[in-house]
Amino acid sequence: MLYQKGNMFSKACEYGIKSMIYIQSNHDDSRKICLNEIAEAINSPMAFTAKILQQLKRSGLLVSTIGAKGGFQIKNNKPITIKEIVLAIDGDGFFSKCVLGLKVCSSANPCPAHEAYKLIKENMIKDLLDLELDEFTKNIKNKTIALK
Amino acid sequence: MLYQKGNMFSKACEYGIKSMIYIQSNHDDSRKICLNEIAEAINSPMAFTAKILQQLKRSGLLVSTIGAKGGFQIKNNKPITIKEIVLAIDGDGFFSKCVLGLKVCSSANPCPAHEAYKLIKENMIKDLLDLELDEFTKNIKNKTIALK
DNA sequence: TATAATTCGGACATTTTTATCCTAATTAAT
DNA sequence: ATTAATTAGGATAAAAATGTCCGAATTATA
Repeated sequence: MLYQKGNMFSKACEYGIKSMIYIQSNHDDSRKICLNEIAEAINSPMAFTAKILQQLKRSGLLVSTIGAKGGFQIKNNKPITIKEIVLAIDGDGFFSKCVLGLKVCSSANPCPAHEAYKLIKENMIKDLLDLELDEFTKNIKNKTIALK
Repeated sequence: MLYQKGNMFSKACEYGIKSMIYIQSNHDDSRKICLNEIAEAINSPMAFTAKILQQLKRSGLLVSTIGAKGGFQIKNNKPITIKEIVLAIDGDGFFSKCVLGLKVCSSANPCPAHEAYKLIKENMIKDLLDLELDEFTKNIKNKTIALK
Protein backbone atom coordinates (compact mmCIF):
# COMPACT_ATOMS: atom_id res chain seq x y z
CA MET A 1 0.00 0.00 0.00
CA LEU A 2 0.99 3.64 -0.23
CA TYR A 3 0.95 4.48 3.44
CA GLN A 4 -0.12 2.56 6.48
CA LYS A 5 -3.33 4.01 7.81
CA GLY A 6 -6.60 2.89 9.27
CA ASN A 7 -7.06 4.46 12.63
CA MET A 8 -10.39 5.54 13.91
CA PHE A 9 -8.73 8.15 16.16
CA SER A 10 -5.59 10.27 15.98
CA LYS A 11 -2.62 9.33 18.16
CA ALA A 12 -3.41 12.41 20.21
CA CYS A 13 -6.92 11.14 20.77
CA GLU A 14 -5.72 7.65 21.67
CA TYR A 15 -3.46 9.17 24.30
CA GLY A 16 -6.29 11.37 25.48
CA ILE A 17 -8.67 8.47 25.95
CA LYS A 18 -6.05 6.36 27.68
CA SER A 19 -5.07 9.26 29.93
CA MET A 20 -8.67 9.79 30.96
CA ILE A 21 -9.19 6.09 31.60
CA TYR A 22 -6.04 6.01 33.71
CA ILE A 23 -6.98 9.10 35.69
CA GLN A 24 -10.46 7.79 36.30
CA SER A 25 -9.31 4.32 37.30
CA ASN A 26 -6.76 5.75 39.74
CA HIS A 27 -9.00 8.36 41.21
CA ASP A 28 -8.32 9.13 44.85
CA ASP A 29 -9.52 12.32 46.51
CA SER A 30 -6.32 12.56 48.52
CA ARG A 31 -3.96 13.06 45.60
CA LYS A 32 -3.63 14.35 42.08
CA ILE A 33 -2.28 12.35 39.19
CA CYS A 34 0.73 13.84 37.53
CA LEU A 35 1.78 13.89 33.90
CA ASN A 36 4.81 11.77 34.55
CA GLU A 37 2.74 9.01 36.07
CA ILE A 38 0.14 9.15 33.31
CA ALA A 39 2.65 9.02 30.47
CA GLU A 40 4.40 6.12 32.16
CA ALA A 41 1.14 4.26 32.71
CA ILE A 42 -0.11 4.58 29.17
CA ASN A 43 3.28 4.43 27.49
CA SER A 44 3.03 7.76 25.71
CA PRO A 45 5.55 10.54 25.00
CA MET A 46 5.44 12.85 27.99
CA ALA A 47 5.69 16.28 26.37
CA PHE A 48 3.12 15.37 23.77
CA THR A 49 0.82 13.98 26.41
CA ALA A 50 1.18 17.27 28.29
CA LYS A 51 -0.32 19.14 25.33
CA ILE A 52 -3.21 16.73 25.20
CA LEU A 53 -3.94 17.08 28.90
CA GLN A 54 -3.95 20.85 28.43
CA GLN A 55 -6.49 20.44 25.68
CA LEU A 56 -8.66 18.23 27.85
CA LYS A 57 -8.42 20.87 30.51
CA ARG A 58 -9.37 23.67 28.13
CA SER A 59 -12.35 21.57 27.09
CA GLY A 60 -13.46 21.37 30.69
CA LEU A 61 -12.91 17.67 31.24
CA LEU A 62 -9.92 18.00 33.58
CA VAL A 63 -8.69 20.35 36.23
CA SER A 64 -5.08 20.68 37.26
CA THR A 65 -3.01 22.09 40.07
CA ILE A 66 0.46 23.43 39.52
CA GLY A 67 3.49 22.83 41.72
CA ALA A 68 4.74 19.99 43.86
CA LYS A 69 2.05 17.37 44.54
CA GLY A 70 0.17 18.94 41.70
CA GLY A 71 -1.44 17.05 38.88
CA PHE A 72 -4.68 16.30 37.12
CA GLN A 73 -8.14 15.28 38.19
CA ILE A 74 -11.41 14.81 36.41
CA LYS A 75 -13.38 18.01 36.77
CA ASN A 76 -16.06 17.71 39.45
CA ASN A 77 -15.37 14.01 39.36
CA LYS A 78 -18.12 13.92 36.77
CA PRO A 79 -18.97 10.98 34.49
CA ILE A 80 -17.42 11.47 31.07
CA THR A 81 -18.13 9.71 27.81
CA ILE A 82 -15.60 8.71 25.19
CA LYS A 83 -17.41 11.04 22.83
CA GLU A 84 -16.54 14.06 24.96
CA ILE A 85 -12.87 13.14 24.78
CA VAL A 86 -12.98 12.56 21.04
CA LEU A 87 -14.71 15.90 20.52
CA ALA A 88 -12.09 17.63 22.66
CA ILE A 89 -9.12 16.17 20.77
CA ASP A 90 -10.19 15.24 17.25
CA GLY A 91 -13.10 17.64 16.98
CA ASP A 92 -16.43 16.73 15.48
CA GLY A 93 -15.02 15.51 12.17
CA PHE A 94 -16.07 11.98 12.92
CA PHE A 95 -19.68 13.12 13.28
CA SER A 96 -19.80 15.87 10.69
CA LYS A 97 -17.49 14.87 7.86
CA CYS A 98 -18.43 12.87 4.80
CA VAL A 99 -16.78 9.45 4.88
CA LEU A 100 -15.67 9.97 1.27
CA GLY A 101 -14.50 13.50 1.90
CA LEU A 102 -17.16 15.41 -0.02
CA LYS A 103 -17.50 19.05 0.93
CA VAL A 104 -21.27 18.82 0.98
CA CYS A 105 -22.87 15.49 1.76
CA SER A 106 -26.29 15.21 3.39
CA SER A 107 -29.35 13.03 3.14
CA ALA A 108 -30.66 15.53 0.60
CA ASN A 109 -27.42 15.43 -1.35
CA PRO A 110 -25.65 12.22 -0.37
CA CYS A 111 -22.40 10.60 -1.41
CA PRO A 112 -22.65 6.94 -2.39
CA ALA A 113 -21.73 5.78 1.12
CA HIS A 114 -23.84 8.26 3.05
CA GLU A 115 -26.53 5.87 4.27
CA ALA A 116 -24.05 3.13 5.09
CA TYR A 117 -21.94 5.53 7.09
CA LYS A 118 -24.99 6.74 8.98
CA LEU A 119 -25.60 3.22 10.26
CA ILE A 120 -21.95 2.84 11.16
CA LYS A 121 -21.95 6.07 13.11
CA GLU A 122 -25.05 5.06 15.00
CA ASN A 123 -23.42 1.82 16.01
CA MET A 124 -20.17 3.50 16.97
CA ILE A 125 -22.03 5.94 19.14
CA LYS A 126 -24.04 3.21 20.82
CA ASP A 127 -21.19 0.73 21.26
CA LEU A 128 -18.35 3.04 22.16
CA LEU A 129 -18.77 6.79 22.08
CA ASP A 130 -21.74 7.10 24.40
CA LEU A 131 -20.18 4.84 27.00
CA GLU A 132 -18.85 6.45 30.16
CA LEU A 133 -15.29 6.13 31.35
CA ASP A 134 -16.11 3.83 34.25
CA GLU A 135 -17.29 1.25 31.73
CA PHE A 136 -13.66 0.96 30.79
CA THR A 137 -12.01 1.11 34.18
CA LYS A 138 -13.67 -1.88 35.80
CA ASN A 139 -11.02 -4.43 35.08
CA ILE A 140 -7.93 -2.31 35.05
CA LYS A 141 -6.87 -2.70 38.65
CA ASN A 142 -7.05 -6.47 38.59
CA LYS A 143 -4.84 -6.42 35.50
CA THR A 144 -7.17 -8.18 33.10
CA ILE A 145 -7.15 -5.03 31.00
CA ALA A 146 -4.06 -3.24 29.74
CA LEU A 147 -3.28 0.39 28.93
CA LYS A 148 0.16 -0.24 27.47
CA MET B 1 -8.83 21.06 19.44
CA LEU B 2 -5.19 20.39 18.70
CA TYR B 3 -5.60 19.21 15.14
CA GLN B 4 -8.59 18.48 12.99
CA LYS B 5 -8.99 14.76 12.57
CA GLY B 6 -11.67 12.12 12.51
CA ASN B 7 -11.57 10.33 9.22
CA MET B 8 -12.28 6.69 8.88
CA PHE B 9 -10.12 6.50 5.76
CA SER B 10 -7.06 8.33 4.47
CA LYS B 11 -7.50 10.88 1.70
CA ALA B 12 -5.74 8.41 -0.57
CA CYS B 13 -8.33 5.79 0.29
CA GLU B 14 -11.22 8.20 -0.21
CA TYR B 15 -9.91 8.95 -3.68
CA GLY B 16 -9.41 5.26 -4.30
CA ILE B 17 -12.97 4.38 -3.37
CA LYS B 18 -14.40 7.25 -5.39
CA SER B 19 -12.24 6.35 -8.39
CA MET B 20 -13.43 2.77 -8.29
CA ILE B 21 -17.05 3.83 -7.94
CA TYR B 22 -16.64 6.17 -10.89
CA ILE B 23 -14.92 3.57 -13.05
CA GLN B 24 -17.55 0.98 -12.23
CA SER B 25 -20.47 3.33 -12.80
CA ASN B 26 -19.07 4.40 -16.17
CA HIS B 27 -18.09 0.98 -17.36
CA ASP B 28 -18.32 0.48 -21.09
CA ASP B 29 -16.51 -2.32 -22.88
CA SER B 30 -15.77 -0.06 -25.83
CA ARG B 31 -13.54 2.38 -23.99
CA LYS B 32 -11.15 2.83 -21.11
CA ILE B 33 -11.49 5.49 -18.48
CA CYS B 34 -8.52 7.80 -18.21
CA LEU B 35 -6.93 9.45 -15.21
CA ASN B 36 -7.91 12.90 -16.37
CA GLU B 37 -11.55 12.00 -16.55
CA ILE B 38 -11.49 10.25 -13.17
CA ALA B 39 -9.78 13.08 -11.34
CA GLU B 40 -12.20 15.53 -12.88
CA ALA B 41 -15.20 13.40 -11.95
CA ILE B 42 -14.24 12.91 -8.33
CA ASN B 43 -12.58 16.28 -7.84
CA SER B 44 -9.20 14.96 -6.80
CA PRO B 45 -5.62 16.07 -7.50
CA MET B 46 -4.60 14.33 -10.70
CA ALA B 47 -1.00 13.37 -9.99
CA PHE B 48 -1.90 12.08 -6.57
CA THR B 49 -4.80 10.12 -7.98
CA ALA B 50 -2.41 8.60 -10.52
CA LYS B 51 -0.38 7.06 -7.69
CA ILE B 52 -3.50 5.63 -6.14
CA LEU B 53 -4.66 4.09 -9.39
CA GLN B 54 -1.23 2.50 -9.73
CA GLN B 55 -1.63 1.02 -6.29
CA LEU B 56 -5.06 -0.34 -7.14
CA LYS B 57 -3.50 -1.84 -10.22
CA ARG B 58 -0.66 -3.43 -8.28
CA SER B 59 -3.25 -4.88 -5.93
CA GLY B 60 -5.00 -6.51 -8.87
CA LEU B 61 -8.21 -4.49 -8.79
CA LEU B 62 -7.58 -2.50 -11.97
CA VAL B 63 -5.92 -3.03 -15.32
CA SER B 64 -4.63 -0.24 -17.48
CA THR B 65 -3.51 0.37 -21.02
CA ILE B 66 -0.88 2.91 -21.91
CA GLY B 67 -1.01 5.33 -24.81
CA ALA B 68 -3.71 7.25 -26.63
CA LYS B 69 -7.20 5.92 -25.84
CA GLY B 70 -5.61 4.18 -22.92
CA GLY B 71 -6.97 4.21 -19.41
CA PHE B 72 -8.24 2.07 -16.60
CA GLN B 73 -10.75 -0.71 -16.26
CA ILE B 74 -11.81 -2.99 -13.45
CA LYS B 75 -9.87 -6.20 -13.81
CA ASN B 76 -11.97 -8.96 -15.38
CA ASN B 77 -14.93 -6.69 -14.75
CA LYS B 78 -15.19 -8.52 -11.44
CA PRO B 79 -17.34 -7.48 -8.46
CA ILE B 80 -15.23 -5.64 -5.91
CA THR B 81 -15.97 -4.81 -2.30
CA ILE B 82 -15.06 -1.62 -0.49
CA LYS B 83 -12.95 -3.75 1.81
CA GLU B 84 -10.67 -4.75 -1.08
CA ILE B 85 -10.07 -1.12 -1.89
CA VAL B 86 -9.39 -0.18 1.72
CA LEU B 87 -6.97 -3.07 2.07
CA ALA B 88 -5.17 -1.99 -1.11
CA ILE B 89 -4.74 1.62 -0.02
CA ASP B 90 -4.81 1.83 3.76
CA GLY B 91 -3.70 -1.71 4.46
CA ASP B 92 -5.24 -3.91 7.09
CA GLY B 93 -4.74 -1.46 9.97
CA PHE B 94 -8.43 -0.97 10.31
CA PHE B 95 -8.88 -4.68 10.91
CA SER B 96 -5.72 -5.49 12.79
CA LYS B 97 -4.82 -2.45 14.87
CA CYS B 98 -5.92 -1.74 18.41
CA VAL B 99 -8.32 1.19 18.51
CA LEU B 100 -6.30 2.68 21.37
CA GLY B 101 -2.98 2.00 19.69
CA LEU B 102 -1.69 -0.79 21.93
CA LYS B 103 1.07 -2.91 20.41
CA VAL B 104 -0.56 -6.08 21.64
CA CYS B 105 -4.30 -6.16 22.10
CA SER B 106 -6.33 -9.35 21.76
CA SER B 107 -9.28 -11.00 23.44
CA ALA B 108 -6.77 -12.75 25.69
CA ASN B 109 -5.03 -9.46 26.45
CA PRO B 110 -7.49 -6.69 25.64
CA CYS B 111 -7.37 -2.93 25.89
CA PRO B 112 -10.33 -1.31 27.62
CA ALA B 113 -12.13 -0.72 24.34
CA HIS B 114 -11.39 -4.06 22.73
CA GLU B 115 -14.84 -5.59 22.95
CA ALA B 116 -16.58 -2.38 21.97
CA TYR B 117 -14.35 -2.01 18.93
CA LYS B 118 -15.03 -5.60 17.93
CA LEU B 119 -18.74 -4.82 17.67
CA ILE B 120 -18.02 -1.67 15.73
CA LYS B 121 -15.82 -3.49 13.26
CA GLU B 122 -18.46 -6.14 12.71
CA ASN B 123 -21.02 -3.50 11.92
CA MET B 124 -18.66 -1.59 9.65
CA ILE B 125 -17.92 -4.74 7.75
CA LYS B 126 -21.57 -5.61 7.40
CA ASP B 127 -22.83 -2.12 6.59
CA LEU B 128 -20.05 -0.86 4.35
CA LEU B 129 -16.90 -2.89 3.82
CA ASP B 130 -18.48 -6.09 2.56
CA LEU B 131 -20.71 -4.25 0.11
CA GLU B 132 -19.85 -4.47 -3.57
CA LEU B 133 -19.19 -1.46 -5.75
CA ASP B 134 -22.42 -1.77 -7.67
CA GLU B 135 -24.31 -1.13 -4.44
CA PHE B 136 -22.92 2.38 -4.70
CA THR B 137 -23.27 3.02 -8.40
CA LYS B 138 -27.02 2.56 -8.74
CA ASN B 139 -28.04 6.17 -8.40
CA ILE B 140 -25.05 7.93 -9.83
CA LYS B 141 -26.16 8.27 -13.42
CA ASN B 142 -29.50 9.78 -12.52
CA LYS B 143 -27.62 12.32 -10.39
CA THR B 144 -29.24 11.61 -7.07
CA ILE B 145 -25.82 10.64 -5.79
CA ALA B 146 -22.71 12.81 -5.97
CA LEU B 147 -19.00 12.05 -6.20
CA LYS B 148 -17.83 15.63 -5.86
C1' DT C 1 6.23 8.67 -39.43
C1' DA C 2 4.82 12.47 -36.65
C1' DT C 3 1.75 13.94 -33.15
C1' DA C 4 -1.24 13.85 -29.46
C1' DA C 5 -2.99 11.29 -25.64
C1' DT C 6 -2.01 8.62 -22.34
C1' DT C 7 0.29 5.61 -18.33
C1' DC C 8 4.34 5.20 -15.34
C1' DG C 9 7.65 6.33 -11.99
C1' DG C 10 11.16 9.19 -9.75
C1' DA C 11 12.08 13.32 -7.38
C1' DC C 12 10.59 17.01 -4.92
C1' DA C 13 7.47 20.26 -2.12
C1' DT C 14 3.93 21.27 1.17
C1' DT C 15 0.99 20.41 4.94
C1' DT C 16 -0.38 17.93 8.90
C1' DT C 17 0.61 15.15 12.74
C1' DT C 18 3.53 13.60 16.12
C1' DA C 19 7.26 14.40 19.14
C1' DT C 20 11.01 16.97 21.69
C1' DC C 21 13.33 20.78 24.07
C1' DC C 22 13.55 24.50 26.94
C1' DT C 23 12.29 28.06 30.13
C1' DA C 24 9.02 30.21 33.28
C1' DA C 25 5.75 29.97 36.99
C1' DT C 26 3.85 27.75 40.99
C1' DT C 27 3.61 25.13 45.19
C1' DA C 28 4.74 21.63 49.03
C1' DA C 29 7.94 20.39 52.07
C1' DT C 30 12.28 20.66 54.20
C1' DA D 1 14.28 30.81 52.00
C1' DT D 2 15.65 27.05 49.24
C1' DT D 3 14.81 23.15 46.74
C1' DA D 4 12.41 19.74 44.29
C1' DA D 5 8.25 18.57 41.91
C1' DT D 6 5.21 19.98 39.11
C1' DT D 7 2.07 22.48 35.33
C1' DA D 8 2.15 25.72 31.27
C1' DG D 9 3.37 27.09 26.97
C1' DG D 10 6.48 28.65 23.15
C1' DA D 11 9.68 27.18 19.71
C1' DT D 12 11.47 23.76 17.08
C1' DA D 13 12.23 19.12 14.91
C1' DA D 14 10.99 14.80 12.79
C1' DA D 15 7.89 11.85 10.50
C1' DA D 16 3.93 10.90 7.82
C1' DA D 17 0.53 12.14 4.50
C1' DT D 18 -0.76 14.77 0.76
C1' DG D 19 0.21 17.00 -3.39
C1' DT D 20 3.14 18.63 -7.62
C1' DC D 21 6.46 18.43 -11.44
C1' DC D 22 8.69 16.39 -15.00
C1' DG D 23 10.48 13.30 -18.31
C1' DA D 24 10.23 8.66 -20.39
C1' DA D 25 7.61 5.10 -22.62
C1' DT D 26 3.69 3.55 -25.24
C1' DT D 27 -0.02 3.58 -28.53
C1' DA D 28 -3.88 5.22 -31.65
C1' DT D 29 -4.72 7.96 -35.34
C1' DA D 30 -4.01 11.50 -38.57
